[in-house]
Amino acid sequence: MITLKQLSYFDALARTLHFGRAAERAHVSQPALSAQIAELESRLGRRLVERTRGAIVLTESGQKLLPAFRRVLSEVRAIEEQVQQQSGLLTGRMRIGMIPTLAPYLLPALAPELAKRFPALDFGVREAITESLVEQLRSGDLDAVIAAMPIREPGIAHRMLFEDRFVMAVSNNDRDILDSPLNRHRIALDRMLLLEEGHCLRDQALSICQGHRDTALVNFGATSLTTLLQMVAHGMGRTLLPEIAVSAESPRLGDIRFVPFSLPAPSRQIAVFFRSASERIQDYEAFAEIAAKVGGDILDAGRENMGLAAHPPAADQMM
Amino acid sequence: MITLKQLSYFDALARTLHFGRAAERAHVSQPALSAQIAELESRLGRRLVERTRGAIVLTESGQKLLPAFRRVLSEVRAIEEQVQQQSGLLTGRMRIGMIPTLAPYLLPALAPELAKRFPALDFGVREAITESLVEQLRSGDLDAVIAAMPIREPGIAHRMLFEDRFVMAVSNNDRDILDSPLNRHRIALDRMLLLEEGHCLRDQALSICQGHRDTALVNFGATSLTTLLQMVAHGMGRTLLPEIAVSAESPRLGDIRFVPFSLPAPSRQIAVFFRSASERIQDYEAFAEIAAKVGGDILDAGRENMGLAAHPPAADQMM
DNA sequence: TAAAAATACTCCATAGGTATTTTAT
DNA sequence: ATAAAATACCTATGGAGTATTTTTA
Repeated sequence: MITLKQLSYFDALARTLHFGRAAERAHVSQPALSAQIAELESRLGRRLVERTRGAIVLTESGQKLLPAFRRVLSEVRAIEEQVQQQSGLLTGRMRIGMIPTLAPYLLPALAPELAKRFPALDFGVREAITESLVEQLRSGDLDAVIAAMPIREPGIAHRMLFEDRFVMAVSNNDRDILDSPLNRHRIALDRMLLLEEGHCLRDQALSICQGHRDTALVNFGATSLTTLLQMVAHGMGRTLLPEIAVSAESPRLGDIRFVPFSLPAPSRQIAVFFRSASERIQDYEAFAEIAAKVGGDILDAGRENMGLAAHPPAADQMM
Repeated sequence: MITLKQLSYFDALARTLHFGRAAERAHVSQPALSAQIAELESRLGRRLVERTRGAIVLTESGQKLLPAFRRVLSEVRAIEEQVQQQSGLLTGRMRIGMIPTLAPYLLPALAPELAKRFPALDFGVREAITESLVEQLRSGDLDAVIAAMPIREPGIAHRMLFEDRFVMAVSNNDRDILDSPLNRHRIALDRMLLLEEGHCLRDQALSICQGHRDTALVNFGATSLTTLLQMVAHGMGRTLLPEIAVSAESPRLGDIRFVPFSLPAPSRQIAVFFRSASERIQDYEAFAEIAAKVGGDILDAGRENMGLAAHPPAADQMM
């Protein structure tokens, strides 16, 4: 029997008309997608795509079958949604903490998704720096915290959500930065704009960059990434920006380029943290699943726009 | 993502309301089906069946989701059918030979299926004993032969189709035969009714049975299984009957019981044979796939009626 | 000659099997 | 007590990964 995986890979292929990009979209390697398409073709006994060097083209059969495939896929998705909505899980109150360099980018997509899939959940979000969040988590003022790994505290467990790579944000007038991907090593601290103290992102940036602290514009410690980028746009320096922020921030400003790193790029690992003694671990698992999906989708969408490299299926390197 | 396999297993479970019988229907073992159902429930985050000792019962969710599941499954089946119908494979003329102890039971289901799935195929069927079929296959008068394994001829290849077990057909007055499953060994040749010489089934029956040839009713060598069963019904003896014939023959006669063997039961291996040098091997593969499915379905349906043991996923013993 | 898909290969996760235990009536 | 489902355990296949080759505009 044909499989839903084959159908969804073919759907991706039909959208992109390109094996490599379809594989990206499906979060698998190109040979894996090729193999599944080949298997599907063999099961059906017909070619579905004409392989050409330039733009791939669907065969007549492929075009004819595509709507039926999509109908099946969307029905299955509808089933899964329907079920998760009526899910009795995740009821009651949940207080969520998030770091400021994440909240403005994740929350707009996460909140509606939570509301849709857990209508019985009464959730509130508080934004603060990691140190404060951890304290509130321990004291019980917060139930879950979304922040960057690692947080090493006894009694605090976590669930990994997604990897958020950094890109370099530079002014168009900044002649020192090349257009080709940056090497992750030997990034100069010179003219680097940083957030104010307490933000984990500031520390991450410092540990990635090399040079004397006083060459960085440390005194301009900004309070938000938006501010930081305004400064970059006005030629005051450069900054390291988490990829999840790119899509949301880029429309607001004109004179900035985002330069990616060659892989493996420096990144922060975003996770959800909770008290390991809690009785609601199940709930946090469900919550984490959705947060991971929402975050991944934002990153994917951002890369689609910016033409950056794809999200790796599973990478574990830290910074 | 949920899988079509999970949906089809659940469909089987909903039909039978019994894990063991659902597994039979799906041609897998009971633990395998249990695992897939459990996986489906876990993916959806809800129980779908209430496990009780007696008749299993679908949960509310299970009942609500079942129609959606079936809709997906039937759409997928429709896709596969649609594709196979327009398949360009299997055109032209194909002359098929079949042994007489198989043709009357397989052909009524096979012919319409072939016509449906390969409308461009012009096929004809000839019925004869194995020896004659092989000769015609070698000479080119036939393209494919469906018969019992083994046929050891240079230049003749085969594709296994299905295993056809034997059952013992006895008159209700026959006091020597128990109602419990027969042991496959030490079947007496006494009072055994046989086909006339040349039929491979006669030789298979003889090799299964033990005793002096002259104690068998060898002189009454019948020309068809139908005749043989009429003789059984009239108390003239017993006979070994291939399972594929049971469903078709049993309605015609009253006073007969079919007694199965304990597993592994004696059986004949039905295969399709063709010239290995042929350029149409691909066609024979496609043909074999359909013939195997049709044969398996007949056996399954027969067992459902008779309450016999299930078709094993893959067994290779001979006789 | 370069980009893109196919191939080669290795490895691990999954699904399936058999044998057995647990459970519920 | 007994039928039925779950569990344990093992094996094998398939699907995914990386590295490489082949193909074709």
